Amino acid sequence: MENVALQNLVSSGHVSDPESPRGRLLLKAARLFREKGYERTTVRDLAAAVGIQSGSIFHHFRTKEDILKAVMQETIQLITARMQAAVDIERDPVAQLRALVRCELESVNGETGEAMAVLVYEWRSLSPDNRAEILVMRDHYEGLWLSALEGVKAAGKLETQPSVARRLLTGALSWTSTWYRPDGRMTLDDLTEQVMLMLKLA
Amino acid sequence: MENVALQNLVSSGHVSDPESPRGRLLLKAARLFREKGYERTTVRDLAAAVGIQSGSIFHHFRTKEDILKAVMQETIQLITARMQAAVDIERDPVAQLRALVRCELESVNGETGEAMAVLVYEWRSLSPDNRAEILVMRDHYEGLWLSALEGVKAAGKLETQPSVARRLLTGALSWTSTWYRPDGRMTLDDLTEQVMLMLKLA
DNA sequence: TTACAAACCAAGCGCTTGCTTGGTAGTGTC
DNA sequence: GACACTACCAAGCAAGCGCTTGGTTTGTAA
Repeated sequence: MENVALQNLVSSGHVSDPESPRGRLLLKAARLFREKGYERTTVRDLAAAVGIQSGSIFHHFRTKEDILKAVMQETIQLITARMQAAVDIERDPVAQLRALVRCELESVNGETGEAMAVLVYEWRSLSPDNRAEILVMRDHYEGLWLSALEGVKAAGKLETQPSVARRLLTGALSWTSTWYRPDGRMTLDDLTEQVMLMLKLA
Repeated sequence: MENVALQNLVSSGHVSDPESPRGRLLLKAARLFREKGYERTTVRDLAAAVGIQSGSIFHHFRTKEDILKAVMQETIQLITARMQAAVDIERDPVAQLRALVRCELESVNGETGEAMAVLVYEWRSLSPDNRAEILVMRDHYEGLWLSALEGVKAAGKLETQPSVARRLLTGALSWTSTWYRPDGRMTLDDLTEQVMLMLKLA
């Protein structure tokens, strides 16, 4: 199911094939940007990670910043598609919210985790123009969250303002990447449950 | 009251006088590191911000990284003292928790906000040794949170594990610096209230 | 076999970076 | 009035940075 979503995005050209040189470079870039930060990562690091010369990078991307932008764009495309699919399955607002929490935790801590962290924490390294472009894409994603939260509020199960609740959750969930270990005792389902318990919505 | 805490720390040598060249440099450094990130901030930027030559920086600090470290150390000292004072006033666990939330929100979004953001988001730029040093200082700070949360749990008003709750709150609260505007409609008390509402502890 | 584009190499340019060096002005102390 | 100390300047070095250039290999399809 996840692969189908990915394949659709690949064949529609929104996300590059992870087998292609470009796709492989983006995967390595996400990991390095996450580990060392965008600024501390040099094009020589990137080139070494995929086994080419530093100059050859610029056959695939115009500038180093374009690599960062591409990582962010493709990540947003992927997780928005995932999120949409997750929310479409459920009808009950609380169940929708749980699905979103679970899905975002998976995005943050799963395979796309490195890229997600880059998306969240490296936006300062983008030029204003590029930043604006990414923000537009994020709006759709955030829309999914807001309508779910408004549903929960309408059901009388949320006291916080939906927009504030979303922002508090954004921080709480994305921060998990700094402490949560997927290979530890706590599963992603456990973690999801803890979040819902915090909201007293379990 | 706040100034007394600051003065104590200054006279004990734990925090440098904001009037001194060193102190002024640290203030500007915190702002620049926050705005542009540590890596994107050059020693020439720092020097220009306090009106001296770039080389003169190294009369006050051995390396650029030492500046980052000092910003973090002094910030931790300051907010721990504040936090301790806030928690000492209250007896009821929920009231203690509210005080901590309020205090951390103030640290994140008030005068020390820039330095706090640096503390939270720029630790990757520290060498492993320096990182370890900062982590030790953070443990005491986190201890205050944990005992308060355990108190709330013992009172039957918290279902999440205290350690998990703290981490979720860390993310939620520190993330406010990216979206909350102290000069907007919502006051810090309002924001504190929204957080407590999210936890259904208002 | 030829044609051609995609993928890459080897070399290095121009610039910025953190940091060093040797020296100077101002201030307080005995 | 000699000494010491803090705070700074002016100049620049060595290393590393993003990126360019001209040319070579490799895969594909006519």
